[in-house]
Amino acid sequence: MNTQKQTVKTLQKFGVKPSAQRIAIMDYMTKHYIHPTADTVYSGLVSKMPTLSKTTVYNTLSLLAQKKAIRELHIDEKNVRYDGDISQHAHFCCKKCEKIFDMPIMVEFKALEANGFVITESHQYHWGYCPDCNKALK
Amino acid sequence: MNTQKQTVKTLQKFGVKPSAQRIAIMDYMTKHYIHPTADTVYSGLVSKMPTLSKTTVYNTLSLLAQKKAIRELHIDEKNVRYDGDISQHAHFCCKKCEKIFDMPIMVEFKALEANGFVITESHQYHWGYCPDCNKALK
DNA sequence: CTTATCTTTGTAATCATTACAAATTAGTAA
DNA sequence: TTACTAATTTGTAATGATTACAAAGATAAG
Repeated sequence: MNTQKQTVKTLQKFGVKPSAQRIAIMDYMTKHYIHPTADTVYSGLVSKMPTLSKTTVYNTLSLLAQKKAIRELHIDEKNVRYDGDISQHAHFCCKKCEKIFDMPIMVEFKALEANGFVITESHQYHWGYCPDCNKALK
Repeated sequence: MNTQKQTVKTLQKFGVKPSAQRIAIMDYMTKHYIHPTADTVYSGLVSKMPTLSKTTVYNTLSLLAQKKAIRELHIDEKNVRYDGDISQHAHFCCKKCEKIFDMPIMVEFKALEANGFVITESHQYHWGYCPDCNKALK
């Protein structure tokens, strides 16, 4: 459904000049809502694109996040993770299995511009135990 | 006002056995609400406690966070930061000057225990431009 | 005092991420 | 096409925060 052409359009919409690598990476991100690390993205693409460099993956994910085509998550203390789903939602990280789950936003964000702060991005992170791990703990 | 004895009591309240190093570090955290990194804490203490090891600072901050005597912040992508103020509040990181500010939480978090998730900790992070940097940008 | 346990220390690794310069690709104009 | 310029990609080598680990030191109980 997400043809290459649509991905090109998406990139352009966010002000990112398309290239084979950028298309592949953006495409991966919109098809894998798994909050992958740069390394995971690289592993998922390198077989189809053998010349792909890890540096390019790092740079491109960073660029896409800066252009707000994807989101950069800091819920995992070990690695930066990226989310191709840019709709408003919170994240949950299980302290046992370390899986990351999407969560509804419970708190509405309101810019505090009155105080002179300009908020361009807000994240809500939760930690705890996911249903499976919680069950296993009992 | 925060005597050594009070710090000992605080540590005990959170289930942390007091020691000279732990008291010094906890004391520092309750007196410096500056969201310091482990390195900053080390630098702030080593002159008064010359044998202090950086490893101890890392381990102790981690322990204190695990026991919920302090909070571990992941709003700064480069370093883990710690907050001695454990009252409910959000954080803001200026993308220009990289200073970290406290922010009010706008709504209470509610655990999603109904779905089987057990939330033990929630953080709300904002990024953008602080009043000073915002003014300077214009 | 002795033994067992807990804590601290210092050094050496780890490893995700970044810096950098060379190589490649794309874009443009003649 | 060709030549020139700019943007992108690549691979390797650093960076630097954090952790692993084992030895040394402190503490508590008997």
